[in-house]
Amino acid sequence: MEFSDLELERLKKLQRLRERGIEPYPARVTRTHTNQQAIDAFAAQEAASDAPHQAGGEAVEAAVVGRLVLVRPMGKASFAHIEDGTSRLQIYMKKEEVGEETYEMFLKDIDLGDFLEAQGHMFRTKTGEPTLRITQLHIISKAIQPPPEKWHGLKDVETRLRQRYADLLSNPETREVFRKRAQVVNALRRFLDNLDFLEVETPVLQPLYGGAAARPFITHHNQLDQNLYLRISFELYLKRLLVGMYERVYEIGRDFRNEGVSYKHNPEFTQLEFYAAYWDYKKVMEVTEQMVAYVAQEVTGSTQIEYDGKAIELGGAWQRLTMREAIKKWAEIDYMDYPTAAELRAAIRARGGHAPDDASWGKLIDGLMGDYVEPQLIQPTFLYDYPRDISPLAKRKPDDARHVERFEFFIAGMEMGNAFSELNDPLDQEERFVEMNRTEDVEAGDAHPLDEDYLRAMRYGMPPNGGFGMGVDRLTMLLTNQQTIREVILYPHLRSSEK
RNA sequence: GGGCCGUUAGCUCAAUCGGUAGAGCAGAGGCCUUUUAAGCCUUUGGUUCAGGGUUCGAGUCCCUGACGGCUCACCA
Repeated sequence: MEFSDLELERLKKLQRLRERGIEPYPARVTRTHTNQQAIDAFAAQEAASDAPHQAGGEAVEAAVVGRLVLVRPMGKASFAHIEDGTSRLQIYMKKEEVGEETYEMFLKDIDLGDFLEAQGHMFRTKTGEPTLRITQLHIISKAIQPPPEKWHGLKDVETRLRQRYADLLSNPETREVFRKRAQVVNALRRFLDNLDFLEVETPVLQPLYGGAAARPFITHHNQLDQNLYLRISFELYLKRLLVGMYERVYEIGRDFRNEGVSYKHNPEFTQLEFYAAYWDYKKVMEVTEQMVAYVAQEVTGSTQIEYDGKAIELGGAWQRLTMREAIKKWAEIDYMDYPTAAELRAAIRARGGHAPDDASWGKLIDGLMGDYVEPQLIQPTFLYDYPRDISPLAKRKPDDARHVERFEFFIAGMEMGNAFSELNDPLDQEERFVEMNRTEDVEAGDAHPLDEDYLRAMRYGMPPNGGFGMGVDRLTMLLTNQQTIREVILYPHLRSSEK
């Protein structure tokens, strides 16, 4: 990489520092307080005594570190702000107090973006800002590349995503999003752990893929000379564990789907799945409501959030609609009046809707749901009782051959998760797999391999259970008010810019 | 993958009808001892994404490509 003029200027400064015997990248630093601790300690000291600490020698003494983010030199004295992982802190230095050499170094050889160590005593400026009046200043890391604009930050979306470090260092809002993301994951764990779930890890590299309808990424193990797939879901591995007598298991991890990228799709994304023996989908609905409300409360301090300008209440009982009711309401079609794909397709087209030639009955219904219903579901809503032919892992409704005990839930017009009373009848399951392989278009890559080991596991006996899957990225979008998934993924997928 | 839009200084953005490519911040030099995006004076910095074309003349119009944004499709 070549150096720009601005970088060459900084390299000259680096050279000057070294010529004066100053190491710009020392191995060790002195730090007695984080910036926030220095501010808090000073405030506590002020609160405890009546005497104002106007540069008094007895005020809090601190050695702090951080990146230089703003500078205001004023002749023989200067103000600056340094920022560490906790806060910004103003520092103040007088030439006569830090010494001529240090003061010259600060003015001539230190730049915005450099990391500094500063020592001194706290005081409050006449405008009231807690400030460290320093007597010592050291450079602890020289930045060669200048930081983005100090006021506007880094705006260019492509640069922000390709150089996430630059985004993070210049945009505190970005840092906040990913702090909250960590809190979301922590809160989910806490919630499930409190319900006696066991957290487990299952293979990312799978010899067969399944548990969802998506095309996989394919990779290869060299020594075994075996093709492997990056998992598209955890479902089949987690349910095997119920056969193994764990009653409640969950996993939070990465799924990989070789599909299109959009504001709510990234090729790799974080999924939560849990399975609980002896629960059914109604019980899972209740737990879902509680879990999402709990996470919202923990992360944002409220169950009421604002997303994309809309107020959304995540607490309490959510709206519940069957798929059939919802489609009747918004698409004005009762799909039970059209029991074949051909009839339903004609009805949709008569209404001016979109209905692909090769779509099955269930897929047409799913399409109606996506086109007419999903955008309407701003407040949290359970849609339940899905068509059987698009739900090969869900248990049939006892008195209804065309529907299964499945729900998806939607918030802010976005599908957030999917759950069912899991199918635990091994013979029914085998039929579904075979049927799916017969009806799905092999050419389109929709056909899924038949997982015989999973069927064998089921034959040992699987307890009735309720299962659940949710996109953690999407939940994070919701709780951080981000309108695209790439704003809640640190390194989202982008096309390579290599030439 | 389709459609539409975009890409100008390190960063944030201008540039009328096709007529000398600008500003702020950052940088450099100078002044300034309580500032708050400090201020004041001077000043450097451009293959206008790349490559073709039209034209006396292209940041601007046309074509191709790269990358990005939005959107549609895809995503049981």
